[in-house]
Amino acid sequence: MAEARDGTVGKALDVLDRVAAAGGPVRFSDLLEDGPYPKATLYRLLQTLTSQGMLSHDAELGTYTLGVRLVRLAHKAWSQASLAPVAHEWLDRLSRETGEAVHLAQLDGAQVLYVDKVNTALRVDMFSATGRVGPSYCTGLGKAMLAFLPDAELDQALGQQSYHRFTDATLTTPEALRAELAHIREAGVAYDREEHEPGIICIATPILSRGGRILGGLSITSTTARRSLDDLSQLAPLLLDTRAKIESDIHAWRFPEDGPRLRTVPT
Amino acid sequence: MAEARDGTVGKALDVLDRVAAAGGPVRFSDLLEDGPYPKATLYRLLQTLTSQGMLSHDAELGTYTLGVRLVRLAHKAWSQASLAPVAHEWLDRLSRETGEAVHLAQLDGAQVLYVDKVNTALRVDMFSATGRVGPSYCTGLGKAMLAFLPDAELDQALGQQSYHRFTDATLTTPEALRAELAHIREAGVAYDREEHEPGIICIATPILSRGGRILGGLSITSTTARRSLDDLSQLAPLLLDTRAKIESDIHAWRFPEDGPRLRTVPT
DNA sequence: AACAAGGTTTCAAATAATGGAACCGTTTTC
DNA sequence: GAAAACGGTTCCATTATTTGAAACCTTGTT
Repeated sequence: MAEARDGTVGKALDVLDRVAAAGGPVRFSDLLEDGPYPKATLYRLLQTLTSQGMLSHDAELGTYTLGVRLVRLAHKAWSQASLAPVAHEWLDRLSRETGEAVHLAQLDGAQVLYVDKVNTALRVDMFSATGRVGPSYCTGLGKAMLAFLPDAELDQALGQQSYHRFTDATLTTPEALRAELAHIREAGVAYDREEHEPGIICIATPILSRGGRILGGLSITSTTARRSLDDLSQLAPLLLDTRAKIESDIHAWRFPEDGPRLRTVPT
Repeated sequence: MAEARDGTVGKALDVLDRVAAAGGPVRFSDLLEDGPYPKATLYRLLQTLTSQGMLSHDAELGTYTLGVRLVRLAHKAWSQASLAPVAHEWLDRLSRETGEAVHLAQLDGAQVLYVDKVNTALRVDMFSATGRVGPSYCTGLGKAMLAFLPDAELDQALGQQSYHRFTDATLTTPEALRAELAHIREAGVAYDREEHEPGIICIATPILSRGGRILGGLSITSTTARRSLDDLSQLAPLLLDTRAKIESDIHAWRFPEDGPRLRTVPT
């Protein structure tokens, strides 16, 4: 767990992360043991966060959990993000055309953060997928995004991977990964060859801004039971076409007719 | 917009809310105008929030938007909440049994916060519903929850309603609302008689803890085109049954076999 | 009855936040 | 083309908040 560096606010957010990391209701003493904060400090941070609705405190059990204000904020974050809401319709379409699950992700530090998932066949279980994080060195989406990261950021990201060997196909060294990323940069698409989970394969591509900045990634996921890698590669044109559509929409959205920005009036 | 009272952390979170309230990318100067913070202070708050990933700053456009860290945190918040994940399967079932949309909500201050939505027929568009807030004085869920609030909290909540007349059926005074709440307390279920939106009706019930504390609310929504209010009231037993199932699961979940709490080990 | 554990409060010292003003790079105006 | 306005960033002495050791409750335990 990274130490906070941004004064009181950083510490408060760090505590928030620690509550999130606990995976369930935590007691004061749990946080006290695991964290670097003295009793009184932690106590006040928790009080502040609770009074702000970022945490909720169960007085009966004496436990803290993440608060509802986060859900409200995240809803706004998602619906106001430039990528996810704009891309949603296109994901839907791509999923219908291919009959496969389609994922949209963004880089969150060195990790992959899934921001949308569409799957025609199965029941959509969106919140459980949206917000989930995964490793970037061994997923199609992760590699696709890493491949287009500026050198400095790539170096940093590569240094933060665990390189855990999930399967026999997992790339477990920065060197192997760098070589793979070079291929991806040329090809424009990345593959997950069962590197994260046996039987799960995917084809992915990054989504870039006009300026070449990496905004996110788009992938089509399948299983070895349904498709081969070659099969998947046939979907590349569809994938890249969808990517182009999304990039074009994003640009239109970000520079709406070059007019002055509308300000919403509080009601 | 409420002023912050919790020191620096409160101010930072207030700024976060202001960015959320803007409804899209905001520039520094927009926030400066609308908010009570002096230039330098606002600048540092934004820097801190950005460096913490709670905001993201688009250097090209000079705008701020809500950051991805929020989405990550909210995912955790939702999946660790005591109500939503536990209730989800039951909502699913209730929706299948009735063929109608089923909502799960919690009170967030004086507002209704939707935390889950299930709809068999239409495509599930979950993130767009989850996290959304609505008024409590003119929705079935809102009234169901208000009706079981302790006096002190109810007084506060009633004072914070807008009492805007959305439709002819909207209750527009605290007095009318109090009378309605008394009925609801007796009946155990609340109805939305097109009070918020013409053509939209619903039947709702609160979800309570063992101790009588209000945890959330559950509703079945329909349209006047499909069902009458009498029709809806036929569904009360199913609704109350589902409520009982959820309450029972919650209790089991919150006191897992009375054993010591498991601590997750960071990997 | 004494003890321990888990929380809460106090208070002087240490630290971080504050915000007016100056600064700097662009863009607009005259 | 000079000057002023704008939008954002940095400085720094002052001020207010945060800090955390220790004392103190409250509740459950030996």
